[in-house]
Amino acid sequence: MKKTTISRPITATDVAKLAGVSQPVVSRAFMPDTYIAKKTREKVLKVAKELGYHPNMLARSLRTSRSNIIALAISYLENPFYAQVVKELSERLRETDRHILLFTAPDDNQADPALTKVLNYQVDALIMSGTKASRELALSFKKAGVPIVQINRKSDYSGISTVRGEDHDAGRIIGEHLLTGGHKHFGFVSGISGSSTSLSRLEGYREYLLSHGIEEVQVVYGNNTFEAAASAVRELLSSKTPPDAIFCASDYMAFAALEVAKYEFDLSIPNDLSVVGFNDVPDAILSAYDLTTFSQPAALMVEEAIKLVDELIASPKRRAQHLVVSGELVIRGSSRPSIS
Amino acid sequence: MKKTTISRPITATDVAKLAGVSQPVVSRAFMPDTYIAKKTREKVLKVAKELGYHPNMLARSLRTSRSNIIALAISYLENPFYAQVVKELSERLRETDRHILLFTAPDDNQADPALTKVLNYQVDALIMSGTKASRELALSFKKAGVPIVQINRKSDYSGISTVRGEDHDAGRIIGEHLLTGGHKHFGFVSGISGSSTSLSRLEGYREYLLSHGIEEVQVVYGNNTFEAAASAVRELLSSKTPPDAIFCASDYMAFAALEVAKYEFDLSIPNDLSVVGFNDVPDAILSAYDLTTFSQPAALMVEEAIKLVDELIASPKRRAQHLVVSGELVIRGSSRPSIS
DNA sequence: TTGAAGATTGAATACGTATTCACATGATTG
DNA sequence: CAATCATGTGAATACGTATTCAATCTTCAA
Repeated sequence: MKKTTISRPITATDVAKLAGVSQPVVSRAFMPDTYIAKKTREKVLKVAKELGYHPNMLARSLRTSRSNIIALAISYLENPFYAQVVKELSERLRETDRHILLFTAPDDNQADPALTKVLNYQVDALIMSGTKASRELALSFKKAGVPIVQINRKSDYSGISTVRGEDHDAGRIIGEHLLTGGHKHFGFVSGISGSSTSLSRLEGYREYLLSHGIEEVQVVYGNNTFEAAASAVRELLSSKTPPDAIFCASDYMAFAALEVAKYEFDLSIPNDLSVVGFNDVPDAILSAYDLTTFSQPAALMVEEAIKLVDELIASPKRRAQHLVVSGELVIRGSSRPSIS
Repeated sequence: MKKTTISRPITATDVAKLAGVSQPVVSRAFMPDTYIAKKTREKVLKVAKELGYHPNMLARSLRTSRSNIIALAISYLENPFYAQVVKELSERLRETDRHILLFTAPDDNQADPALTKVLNYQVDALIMSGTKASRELALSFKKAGVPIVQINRKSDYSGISTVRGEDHDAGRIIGEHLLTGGHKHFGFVSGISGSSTSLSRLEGYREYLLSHGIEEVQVVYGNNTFEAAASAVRELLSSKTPPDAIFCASDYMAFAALEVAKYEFDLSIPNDLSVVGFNDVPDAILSAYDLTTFSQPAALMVEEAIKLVDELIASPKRRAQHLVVSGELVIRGSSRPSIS
């Protein structure tokens, strides 16, 4: 039987000894742009490879106070949009050899209290998506000089940069699409109460409709979960004057709306009811849904967020920036076409 | 205009000075089960709170060679089953104040080459789901004494523990369900070629059918992506003798199958074609899919995986274990009921 | 041939913590 | 009351690296 011997990890000193140099030289062999003879570096790297040595990141981080770790706080992972954000972020960061320390948050307002401790990991930045920083968190990060970037959420505090879709405009555009489709009664399925994206979208939607004589928009809360959205839509459709047009703040909730409308209320889509979503997740194109939705490219938002993070890491004194990534309305079969 | 002063982080020595004790005492105040007077601990913690001090995890990890970080390598994040695995894992680990260092892998066989470097982060363990460890990875982790646990994948190498569903049995059960439903021609949509779960499921399926006189199962590869699965199903349904029963190795691919069958081939489900999936993801119950599927509880698998990880961290010499989490066939409307 | 500048290296040190060890204090026992 | 013991504390040190800084070695122009 083979014994599993757990060997002490190889250190730079081990490599140095075998290569006949000093430990600092080994260190330099692994750092770019540093004084070391080409010959020496090759020799060191060769020995390092033989021994299976890789620099201990913890020690390196302790010394440089830079960890190459980005904290990511995310919620609604069951929502494909956020799953995509995680995936894109991970892949993009890998290109620069950085990694994600993951924190899941229950919802928008409940950013994991454990996040306060994240600074102890010397993370280079914090990216949040689907959730927002608390005042306390914002302050402690500002104090530590570690940037926070929120994706798809507005910021309540100064010093936090954001990358968002054009929520307000999108709400307006969707209002226009639905109004010109000849609808009379309008509903809105919001995410969790207080979600900044939902609020902006509702604002644009409402303003447009109001300026065209529609005073009432029935608002319910789907909390970005399937179950809650389904029950919110049930409520909408059971009201005295049920809407014939529903705008849902996310595709995920729109799927729930379609499910309830079609199979519980026996409504014909889009004849009896138009449903519009938000995000244009991959599933939205499926024939089962065929969902009209406002596209919001996760990949692009992630890319911008990383650029922002890099700038802020490079010059921490720069003030917070707010980027808006534009999208477009993708009209499919779940909404009545405009009457032209 | 307020200046943003980036203050040097508070260290244990700062706290010690202000509390009138030595640095080690501060350290002890934050460690349980250690010699320190109750009175002293309280005083130190009070001062620490005032200063906003939290122990530097990197320094701690360097000293203790334990990081409280678990590496997670995952693929197919767009598949809700794996998204759920991530979420559950994150939440469970938080209970013991541990966090996830995230690595995304393209697919089963392409475990991120960057994973080799993960040992440099002194992670306490590596959990893999939807992807497998390469030989090299397995060896280096064994050498370092860091456990690897694979969720939903068989292991090719010794020393790697696994938590899996009862894939072989499930394949058999699904074969039985479809055969007693009166089907004649059988198809199978596999994940990526070489996926151990797909192979086991196919084996059980095939064995059962063979023992009941069915010799041919048409196998195609959906690679666990929606697009590839759709095109694989197109291939199946265009063959000379198209199957009237298709077993897909994941719900996600089964959704693609339904989409193609219903909207491209105009098939009536389940009259013309039965489709069975695997996992019982939340969406499977939706009326649009109403998918018959083998349930595989992600939460339970994650729980077992964490137990395994904890055992292996506690006694690293213990040999690899292999757990099987049982599931059950959930019969819904996408498959013909058995003829009794 | 001689400096002087530049290239390359190693010794020493700091990052912030946990832990060993020796010591001091008071409590407990005979 | 002396001897033991458990408890509590601080000085010193190690974890593995990156970075001064001074020292050595090359190179090349004058």
